[in-house]
Amino acid sequence: MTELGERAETLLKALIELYIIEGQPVGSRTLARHADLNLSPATVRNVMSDLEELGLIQAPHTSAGRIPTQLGYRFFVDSLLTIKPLNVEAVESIQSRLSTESDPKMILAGASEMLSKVTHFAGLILIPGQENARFRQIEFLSLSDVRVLTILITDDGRVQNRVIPTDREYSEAELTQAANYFNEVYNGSSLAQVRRALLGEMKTDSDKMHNIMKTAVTMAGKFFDEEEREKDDVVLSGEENLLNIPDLCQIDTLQKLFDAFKTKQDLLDLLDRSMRVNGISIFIGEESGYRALDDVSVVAAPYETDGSVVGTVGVIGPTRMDYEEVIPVVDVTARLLSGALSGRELSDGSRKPR
Amino acid sequence: MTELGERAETLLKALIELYIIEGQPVGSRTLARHADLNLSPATVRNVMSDLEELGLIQAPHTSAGRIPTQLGYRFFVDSLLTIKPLNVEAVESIQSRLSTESDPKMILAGASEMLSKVTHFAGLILIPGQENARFRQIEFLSLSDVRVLTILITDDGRVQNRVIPTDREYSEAELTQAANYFNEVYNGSSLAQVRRALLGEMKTDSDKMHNIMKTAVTMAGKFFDEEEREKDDVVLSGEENLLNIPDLCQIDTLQKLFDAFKTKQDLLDLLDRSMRVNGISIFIGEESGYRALDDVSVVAAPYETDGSVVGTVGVIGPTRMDYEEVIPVVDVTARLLSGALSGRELSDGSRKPR
DNA sequence: CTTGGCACTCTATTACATTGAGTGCTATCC
DNA sequence: GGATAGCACTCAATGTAATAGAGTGCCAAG
Repeated sequence: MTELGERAETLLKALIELYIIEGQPVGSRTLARHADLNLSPATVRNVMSDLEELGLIQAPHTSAGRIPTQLGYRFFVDSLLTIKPLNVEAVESIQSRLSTESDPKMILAGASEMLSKVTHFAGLILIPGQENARFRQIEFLSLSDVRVLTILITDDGRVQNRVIPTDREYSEAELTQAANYFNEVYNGSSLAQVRRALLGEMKTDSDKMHNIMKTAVTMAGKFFDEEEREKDDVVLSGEENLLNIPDLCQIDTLQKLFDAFKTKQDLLDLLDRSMRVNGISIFIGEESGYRALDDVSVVAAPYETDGSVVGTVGVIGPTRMDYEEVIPVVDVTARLLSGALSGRELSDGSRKPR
Repeated sequence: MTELGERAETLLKALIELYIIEGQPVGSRTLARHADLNLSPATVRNVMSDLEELGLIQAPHTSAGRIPTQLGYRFFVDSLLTIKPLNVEAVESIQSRLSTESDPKMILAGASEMLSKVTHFAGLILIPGQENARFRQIEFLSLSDVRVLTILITDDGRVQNRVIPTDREYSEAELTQAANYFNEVYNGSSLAQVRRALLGEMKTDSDKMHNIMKTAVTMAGKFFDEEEREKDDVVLSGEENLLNIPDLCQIDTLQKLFDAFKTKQDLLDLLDRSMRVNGISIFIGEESGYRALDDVSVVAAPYETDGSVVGTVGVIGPTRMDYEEVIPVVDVTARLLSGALSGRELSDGSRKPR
């Protein structure tokens, strides 16, 4: 990118900050008065003209002020941000919320909720996939003739259950034995390992297997059948906050957005991408590549348990959001969450956005 | 209420049906042409004037047609409805959706989803409370030093789990014994019975109790602690459909509504009320008494398992909804749901992925 | 390079006239 | 006496024109 020059950068920064606050196109006079450069509106106009040529700002119509383009926001978050000092109260309320919960699922949901509460946008979180969790216990319970309730418990305290239709009736004893067998063999393995092992078992000629083994493999095989990240791995909160954002007042924009909130697939993809990136991800408007998210921005930060990244928390709000405030909030929430999950304290280095 | 006279009723009915279709105030000329009474607009005007005096219709302003009032809708659904024949396709798709699911929770969610899909409004369901379910099994698993994962399984195939913070560390053996004790004592009792028994136990002087018993009671006591109908007992679907209803285009109306969708408390109360009533409940606009629902109507029908009412399914949509179509859809869905939950037919064993 | 001046553009607002749908009232008809 | 045609009236919606104001682009002077 062409070098901008310090003055132009200062003005661009001031313009974006003003626009974020007011939501109105910023004119040369306002900008001149607000930036501390002691320039006349005419000079400012010249600079603005340059900035427009570079595609960083644009005018809605001839005789209006300028508003940032997507590119302008991008340049802003990449190079111009001055991260605001954190609101201590907000941090404390997040911290206290995360530390009072004991159920891990609740902690995760709490992080998303607190983000929505603090930013007044929507909070979202990609919860840790099961693959890395360790197998702890499985249980098969006969419900009626041909349905078996399967319960899987992992050592992170999550419980997953599913009703599995079977081709024949199984006795209680059979199921108990099968579960015992399974629990013994796979105790302590990661779910990924269990799945791999199961796939192997199922290819083996089943005649050679012990009956109990066969039952166990059949049941669990159906349970582990399809497993990938799914819908439930993304938890949203505070979606209703987005309804009174003036920038998102168009019904069809909201409709698209809420449709995406229902499916969650796009969100899942996006958060998954951001998990693989080091540090905070920011997707501005159409950058994310999903139609439904064209008119919003997403700020997301990965969080860890025991030193490895397992998921992402973030905020989804209007493109005209206060990045200087939202980014540190998301950042610190991710850290607090990591702390709450690992049971450790918050370290206090600061992280740079990508 | 004053007797209306057949002609007035016919006209009111025609007016409401027209208004439901068009969404525009209905004038005397239109109404005269549409109703098969062969009356002149002037005559119709006289009748409309009467109807207005009775509070059944109103004019948005002097020179506009008339629209039904809340009272008008009420009279309409009480006395004037001609239920439309059911859309066979819709019924079949509902039926097939309900019968392919095997997990009871999925069946319930499916009913709500199908209602939203068929009516293009939001579907909602009050799922059966736990109180009547029978206790099947409880399990205590130690997570870390002072947290115990408690899993409760009822014989309707539902699994509930909660992480319980404890005051001291419990060994695996202790917890297993406690669970065994509990399972033996309460096997087959209803959850209501279990709760009552627990309350009694906790009042007993704990010194006299066996250690194992004490552990069991402590754990389970915390689990059963707060239990009433909660948030999760109401399942919503298709909320996003309400975003493109022209009648609900006001942002603050939607905001109120989605706030209520988040809390769910009002919905829960409403559905609970409708459960205690025989037959279909219809709440038109402000009738429900909840501010958030002032601008919408709710149509709900109770459903049963094994002959007794356990919950309610319904639809929430604009007050100007096609009651003649929605009512039978809700009705038949409730019936199909009752059927799917009780008279469990043999499913064809095909398992729907994901 | 900066700045003041100036003509120009475009939106938003206001005022005013016009149109058309629909009403209420009354006199008339069967 | 109920139904109807006729008519004056009301009111939202639409269109037109004028005006004010914010802001721009450009040029010439500092």
